[in-house]
Formats: sequence, C-alpha cells, structure tokens
Amino acid sequence: MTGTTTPPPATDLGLAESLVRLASLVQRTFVEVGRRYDLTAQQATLLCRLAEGPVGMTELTRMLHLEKSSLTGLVDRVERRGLVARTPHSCDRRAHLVVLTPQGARAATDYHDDLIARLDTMTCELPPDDRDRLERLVAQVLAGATGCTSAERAE
Amino acid sequence: MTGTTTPPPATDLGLAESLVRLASLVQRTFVEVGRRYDLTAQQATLLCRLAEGPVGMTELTRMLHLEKSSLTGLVDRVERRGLVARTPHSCDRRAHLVVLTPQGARAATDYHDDLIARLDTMTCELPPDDRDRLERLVAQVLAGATGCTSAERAE
DNA sequence: TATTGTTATACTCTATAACTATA
DNA sequence: TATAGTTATAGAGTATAACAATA
Repeated sequence: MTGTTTPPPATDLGLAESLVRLASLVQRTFVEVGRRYDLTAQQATLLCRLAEGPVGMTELTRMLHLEKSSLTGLVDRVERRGLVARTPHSCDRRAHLVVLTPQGARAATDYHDDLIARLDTMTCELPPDDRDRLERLVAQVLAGATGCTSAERAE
Repeated sequence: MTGTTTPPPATDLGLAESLVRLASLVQRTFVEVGRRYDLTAQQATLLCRLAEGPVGMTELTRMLHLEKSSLTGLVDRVERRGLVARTPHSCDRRAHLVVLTPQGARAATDYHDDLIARLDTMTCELPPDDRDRLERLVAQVLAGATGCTSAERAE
C-alpha cells in the first residue's frame, strides 16, 4: 500500500550513517536510564547478562567482550555495592560463578524494564507494520553479523 | 513480493531488544575501527564532527553531550597528538574554535570511510529494497527521537 | 603446561566544583 | 552578572603484563 515501489529515503544520510546515529541514540539511552538506578551502562549490561542465571568469569569476558582484568574490576565494583556475589564453582576450584544478589536482581529487572520502555517509546509512532518490518530487518542484520562475520569465524 | 502481509519476525526478541543488540554491535565496530587508527571512539567522534569545519567548545559540548570539563580533556588529548588545534575566536576573546590539523583531517576521513565500509558490509546481504526500507525506518525513528522528544523540547 | 582469575600499572573518559578571563 | 573555558579532583572503564593457584 506504499504508493511507490521503493522511493529513496527523504533525508538521505545513507544506511550506515543512519545506523551510527541510531546507535549513538540508543547508547545515550543506556546511560540516561542507568543514571536513574545509579548504574553505569557497563554495570547494567553485566547485571542484565546475569539475569538468566549465574555465569563464570571467563564466559562473561566473552559475552561482554572484555579482558579478564577489566572484568575483575567491573565485578569488584558491583560486588562492593552488593549487587552480585562471587560463588565458588562446584568442580573447578580456580573458577567462580558470578550471581545476582536479590538486590541485584531487582536492579537488573528495573533497569531492563525501564530501558525497554524508553526504546519502545522511541518507536511507538511507527505503525505496527513498520515496527515489525524494522524488527525483522534489524534481526537480519544481526543474524548476518553475529553468525557469519569473518571475525567471528576466525575466533 | 513478500508473500505474507506482515508475518511476525522469526526470532522474536522484540524490537527494543533488537535495537539494544544492534547498538552494541555498532558500538563495538566504532571501537574496533578506532583501534586501527589508534583512536578511541570518543576521539574519532570528535574528529568526525570537526570534518565539516571548525566548531567552538561550547557548541561541541552540545554536539557530543559532554560537560565542558570533559571536553577540555578530550580536546587536550587529541591536540597533544597533533590532530586538532585550538584557534582564537575572531570576536570573542574568551572563546576558541577547534579545528582539524591536516593530519587530523586525514585521520577523520580514514576512520569515517573505514567505519562506513564496515557497516555497509554488515548490511550488504540485504537486498537493495530492504536496505532502503531499513534506512527509511531508522530515519523515522531518529526524526521522532531527535525532533519531538519531551527531553529535547524541555531543553 | 594450560587455564582461571587477580594484582599492578597506566591511560582514557566523565562529572562536579571551584576558578580565571572576558562579555 | 553571565558566559567561555580551564584546573583540580575523584571515580569508572579498559588494556597489558606479571603473577598465583589449580587443572
């Protein structure tokens, strides 16, 4: 029903440039929402990753794309605030699992819900069909980048 | 030509969650490309903002969403590396314009071109129609967020 | 020897508060 | 007084290198 077949975008930044701006906008939203809960974007990301269950340090470095020493510091800071705890691994005595405390779980949920609500607000003026289309297109980009990148294959 | 009218996305994360992942992916790309040129994401962003022409410090704080003292430091570091220079403002003796040096202009161009190329690669598996659609949808989200946000109106 | 994680160190990034110089 | 910008300070985030403990 969109009259023309595929008209070029009105304000033509190019797709890549548009993605840069979108990413910056979303990134700023991470930070703004984080401030409400006194969480940095990195801390919030960590908590959200732990919401599904305990994760080992090494696995976390892969999930967050951090060096292990960087993760040590990040976990230290949220542990000091009582949001996570290090628990011994059952079989490997070198390893630790990082788990959310009840307080950390609450923070993770609150942050996540708030973030999603804000992002939904950002797209709420799009008609439902367009939102679905956008989601599907983004998913395709993510599938390509996450699944088939040469960097990912090399790893 | 897309058979169904509006089928729900296959892997249904929801739109907001998809945007979170996309933003993280793009952000990581900023950092990776930056490393090639020995630039942090923030330094690269600054250089790219200056590519259109000299900008005053106060205006830069608005463009980069930084406090003025944070900007002082950021400009200091790239100035120390010879990528930008502070030049006096013609009429206001308190003010400075930040300008790219020739070396900084080269870095800005190289970084920008590399970044755009990488992001284009990320979307190059999409059919041209889908790329246009995606660009238009992202542009709509940006227009809404940049133009009509309550936060923006409040400012 | 390899892996898991921490410590030491150095830098960048950021904000708040206090300050200087100019308008 | 208000604005443009810097300085001082403190804390978060990150990486590299060296290390300890366990596998």
